Amino acid sequence: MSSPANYWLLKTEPESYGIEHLAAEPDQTTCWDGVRNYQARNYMRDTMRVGDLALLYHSNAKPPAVVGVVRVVRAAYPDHTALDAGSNYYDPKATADDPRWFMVDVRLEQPFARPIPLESLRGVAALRQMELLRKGSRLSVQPVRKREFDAILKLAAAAAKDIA
DNA sequence: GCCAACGTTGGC
DNA sequence: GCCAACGTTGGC
Repeated sequence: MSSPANYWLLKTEPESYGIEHLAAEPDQTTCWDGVRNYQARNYMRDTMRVGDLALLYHSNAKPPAVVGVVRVVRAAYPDHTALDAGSNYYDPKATADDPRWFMVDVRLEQPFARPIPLESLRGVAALRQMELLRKGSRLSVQPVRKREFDAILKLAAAAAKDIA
């Protein structure tokens, strides 16, 4: 059996690209382009593996919330938007030989029936150390502990039950 | 819109 | 290598 998967959290602004966009993609799969922070890039490039699961988080949303789970379906490869002068993510220092920025492909695994607002994550014992809840946390690609991932799935399942 | 926190840049 | 200035993130 292969070693256990890693868990992550991916941030996105729903106005530019949210879970609704991902759900509408062919095979509900997209390349996670536009990451322009070195620490986030390193996580994607060096540690993220095919099969890993990630919480999908909507920042700058009302309310900010975890909205679902995605699965990594392709390991890191060069982010071509860095080479595209017409792209918002263009980086003049990136070249084909030295791509500088990387992306992975993710597929929608599980949209939550009800988003789990940031507010309702605070105070959950299992999430006390969670990076997302740290003051000033800005990383758009964050590692998540298994117990944190599980705790949030549990909250999502409970919220879904409330609707049913 | 405010502003705290953070990352990057560039002069020295 | 230091650090001030600046730009960005993102909750509120």
